[in-house]
Amino acid sequence: MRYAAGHREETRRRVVEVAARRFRKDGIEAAGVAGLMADAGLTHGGFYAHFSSKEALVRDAIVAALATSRDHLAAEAATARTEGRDGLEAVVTAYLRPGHRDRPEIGCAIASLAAELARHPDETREVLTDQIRATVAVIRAELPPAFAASEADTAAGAIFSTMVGALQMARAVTDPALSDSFLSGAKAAALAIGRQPPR
Amino acid sequence: MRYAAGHREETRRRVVEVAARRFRKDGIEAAGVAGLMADAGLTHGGFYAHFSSKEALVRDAIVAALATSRDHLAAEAATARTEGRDGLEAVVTAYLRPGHRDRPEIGCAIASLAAELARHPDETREVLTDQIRATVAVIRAELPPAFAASEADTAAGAIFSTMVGALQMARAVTDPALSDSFLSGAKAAALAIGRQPPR
DNA sequence: TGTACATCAGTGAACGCGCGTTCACTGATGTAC
DNA sequence: TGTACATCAGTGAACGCGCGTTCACTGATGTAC
Repeated sequence: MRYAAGHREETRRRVVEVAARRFRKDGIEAAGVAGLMADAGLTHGGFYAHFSSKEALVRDAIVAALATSRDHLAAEAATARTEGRDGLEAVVTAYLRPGHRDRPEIGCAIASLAAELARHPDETREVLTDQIRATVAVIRAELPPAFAASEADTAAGAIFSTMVGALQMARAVTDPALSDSFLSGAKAAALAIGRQPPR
Repeated sequence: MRYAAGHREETRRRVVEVAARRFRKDGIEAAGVAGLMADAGLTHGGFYAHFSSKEALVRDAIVAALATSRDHLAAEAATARTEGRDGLEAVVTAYLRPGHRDRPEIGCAIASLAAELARHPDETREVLTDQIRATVAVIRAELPPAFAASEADTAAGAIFSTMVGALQMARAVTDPALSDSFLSGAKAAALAIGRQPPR
């Protein structure tokens, strides 16, 4: 069958989309190529016409997943600012909301996959490094001007660390009250870090 | 061959020890039963004489790994206190030191495995929940008395979240300077959180 | 206008391999007679 | 003291299964003549 122009690109895009969800939901190792292709409505044989390896798909999926959730975060901040609310508080609240904890498949890929990706090849970790920098930059943009440039990077990194760690803890734990307390505790801590530079 | 009394228990202990290392180093899914047994100097067939399933070993390995690293943290704090130094600072410094980042196989299993364990059965997550509570309690014990009881739990949880997130980020990233800045940024932030309760 | 052929996204069988788990067996030692 | 047997930690072949990857093939459409 011959296909409409852009069909191939659309298929590839769909596979990346499926992978970005499944990797976050089940982990990269647990999401097999055949299953991903089936989810995209295809058979597994065609995979290598689109990607040179599963690892190449992993890199594309990281970029796709993180671009989306970072844009979401930036949009939350922008909306808050136009409404006269604090941009940082909007980011932190959005990241640490129970809905994010409960839906990893559409959430932050760094929280779901950082530990697993730390064991992947350098080429993949470099892609992840860029994404982490870009995500930290979104937080940094919401810090008050009292922060000097270098302080702002470090503080934004610490805020992001706090949010990532808390989200994982909130997901790992079986006690709902404990889970909630990780989210609310991290929210207060993240805002305190962002309020002003250390004396 | 007949074996000395306690031989069986010693073998089991060795397998748990090997698993605690390999799970932290390679991830649980990537560490197979046959490989673990080979590392322990055995063949894979005997595994089920010691454990009812790989998942049962996972639970034992979580407990073993976290008991060790928690004791290490508590000992650092105790030493610091007897020397007139701040216990919290000792804990945070020990956790966020580059040596911990660089040797996940003997480090905190929560940082290495929390995201993966969040996808495991409830029985395993309950074991992990207990371990997380116990680890947070070590941090909480080093907070100043200005913290009320409930505040102390939440603050200790936030400090732990910050450290876990930062350690993972420091491990994931390929740029050494960025990696170091996650560690030092989280250290400053964790100490700030622990300095006094929010107003 | 009609036929032959090129294109190419997608198909599905097959590759070697490692997974978790089961099970009949081994063989050195301790115990019973 | 010597022989027969029970014990049991550990062995290794085998189970069905899914993994990532390769490859000869399909078949609907567009193009060339």
